[in-house]
Amino acid sequence: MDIKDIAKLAGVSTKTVQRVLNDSQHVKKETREHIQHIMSEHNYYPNVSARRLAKKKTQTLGLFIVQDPKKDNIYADDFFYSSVISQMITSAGDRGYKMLVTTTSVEDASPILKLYREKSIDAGMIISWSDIQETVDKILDYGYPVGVFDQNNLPERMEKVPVPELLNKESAFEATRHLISLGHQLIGIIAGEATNQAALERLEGYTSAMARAGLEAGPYYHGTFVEASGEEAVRSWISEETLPTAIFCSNDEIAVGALKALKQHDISVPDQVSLMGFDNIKITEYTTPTLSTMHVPRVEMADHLVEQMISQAEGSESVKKKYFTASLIERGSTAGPRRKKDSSD
Amino acid sequence: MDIKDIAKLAGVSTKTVQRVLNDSQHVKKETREHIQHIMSEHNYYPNVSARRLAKKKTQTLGLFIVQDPKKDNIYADDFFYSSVISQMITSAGDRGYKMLVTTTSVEDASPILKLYREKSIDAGMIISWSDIQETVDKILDYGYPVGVFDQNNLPERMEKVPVPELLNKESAFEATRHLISLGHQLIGIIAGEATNQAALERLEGYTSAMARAGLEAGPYYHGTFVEASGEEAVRSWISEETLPTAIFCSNDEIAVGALKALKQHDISVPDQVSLMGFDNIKITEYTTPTLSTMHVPRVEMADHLVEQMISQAEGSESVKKKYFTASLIERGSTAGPRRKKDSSD
DNA sequence: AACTTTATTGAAAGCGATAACATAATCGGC
DNA sequence: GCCGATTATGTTATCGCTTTCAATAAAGTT
Repeated sequence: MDIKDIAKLAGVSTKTVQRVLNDSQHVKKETREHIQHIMSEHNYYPNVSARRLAKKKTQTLGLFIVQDPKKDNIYADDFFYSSVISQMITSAGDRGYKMLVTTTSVEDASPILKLYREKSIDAGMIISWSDIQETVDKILDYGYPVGVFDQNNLPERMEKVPVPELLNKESAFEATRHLISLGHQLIGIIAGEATNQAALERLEGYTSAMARAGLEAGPYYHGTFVEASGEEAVRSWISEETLPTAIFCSNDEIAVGALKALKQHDISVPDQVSLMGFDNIKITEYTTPTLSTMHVPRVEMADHLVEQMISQAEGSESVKKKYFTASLIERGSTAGPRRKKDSSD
Repeated sequence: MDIKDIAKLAGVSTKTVQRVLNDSQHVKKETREHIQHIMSEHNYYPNVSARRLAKKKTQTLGLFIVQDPKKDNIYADDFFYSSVISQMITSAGDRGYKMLVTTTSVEDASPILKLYREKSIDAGMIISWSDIQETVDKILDYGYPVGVFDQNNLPERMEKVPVPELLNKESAFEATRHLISLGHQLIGIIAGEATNQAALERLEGYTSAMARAGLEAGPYYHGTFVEASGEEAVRSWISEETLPTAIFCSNDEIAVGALKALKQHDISVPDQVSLMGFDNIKITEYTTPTLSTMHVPRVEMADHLVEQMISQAEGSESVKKKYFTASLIERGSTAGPRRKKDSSD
């Protein structure tokens, strides 16, 4: 049952049938209705492959989830990106686009390029924990549209690559300001990797908030965005006896690690130490105490990226930059300094 | 740059080029290499849409994530299914299949059927929290291959629909046995919805383990697979003074709820009450104490389903049933009864 | 009523692969 | 050195939709 059959049955040309399919003008109302009737009666659906071939458009976006060699699973147990991914799929669907999802490794960009070249997708988006500048460059060299959802910024050729941007500095400022407003004076920070732009910006935000409040910067720990860093930071501060009364953790995983280490040393959160996270991943609601954090509007960011990619797929050249800000979520891990005195110090 | 251009450049017919593309026999080594050389030099990739049209196969699977009307997000923050989904994508990719992922509502099956009818996919899989018998039936009526990943069993026409099955009864037996072996005698169960086959089977497993050990069944709470049920169960038992020394929670979410309620009443886990979950979702590692649970091999189950669907897509009619068993994971929420006596009773 | 417009419809040539069928070249075996 | 059996290669129709260009019908103008 193809378009010709329908045309024959309706006593019109295929062109006319095609006109009603594409909901276009220039078809008499009666003709349209007649054809529509026949189509639904015979349960006709146009063949997508044929249409794609003729139109040279796929109405499909590619989503490339880059496997981090250091993690064994992909986004499976990642609390941040899973909601991003699900939103992207929904956003694309809402706009009439299909989403082809693939998992790939960082080293080999060829499976990604293949999808573009064999015309399986009109545009693609990369979600990654690692540096993918090289892959992005290759895609751009071929002239295909690509966007990135990543918290590590891509410094080069950004003007062509949509990347929803979080105002890390402003958001970290706000997080720190919250701790300050609770009355803390000695506030430390556990920062993420120095190669990561977001980590640096969050550090800046902290620094400027402290400066603005006339406070001296507290102890600083240079770690990475993982639990272990939080644990290490706390342990080293305890052994050096420089543990502050409040800690701004550059992301929630670090905060979870810090919380673990504090518990092990029987230091109460938030009574003795307040903990502030960043990202608002799901587990922050399950720890004891629950973690105060900065909510990153990742759903909105994902939606915006999809929108950008579709408009590029449809020919637009411009990239509309949009900036997002994280919002404060107060939970159980932050309070004023030294509410109780259970132990020494 | 299409197959004709390559053929012309290589001085052969398109058929010959097509032969080397499809890696087929009957091509002289020199010819093959010559053609391959030209292809890579000109960066040629066969157009997938054209191939699909001609072959009438898409080499693509559909993944339908059915939105639960009761939950606001899709699989985003679902700890169980996110790893299933990611594994499915990877498994399909490993077998040379693409994965088209869509989110849909339960009420309207038409977007799913559309994908089949317009020939966007060869086979599909449904992930759902709700009952989807109707949708599955419709798909089967049209004769398309469909598989399901769901913990609610589908009683009808199962012989045609691959569904990786967990041996719930056996696994629940094992969970209960674990509590018994720790020395507990008074063991309660918080069960999931009675309409859910998995919930019933887990209940059976519990019952038979108790019987086998010569123990009387403990208090029973009929709830649903959500945190709130765990909380309610514990509260009602406390007020009735029937709180057992160990509780088998039919899934981890219930266990998390139970843990919350116990904490609120200052009842120590596992010192006063042991808690056993089921599923092994990620948060079980983040609660205090961490939750003992039964690990459901969902990654293996997902892989098996994908394998089944691909073989159906390629013409196989038979459904190979495979059964999976959950395995015990001991964490911090289970211990022998009454190790300490902190409070009364 | 003759003449523009404008709205509807159609014929046929692609789009870029696949595949059935036919044909030419090569290779042993005796 | 001839013949059947393989092995290589080519011709061409087809998959089902889109699209350019042209043609016809209906409606509006003065």
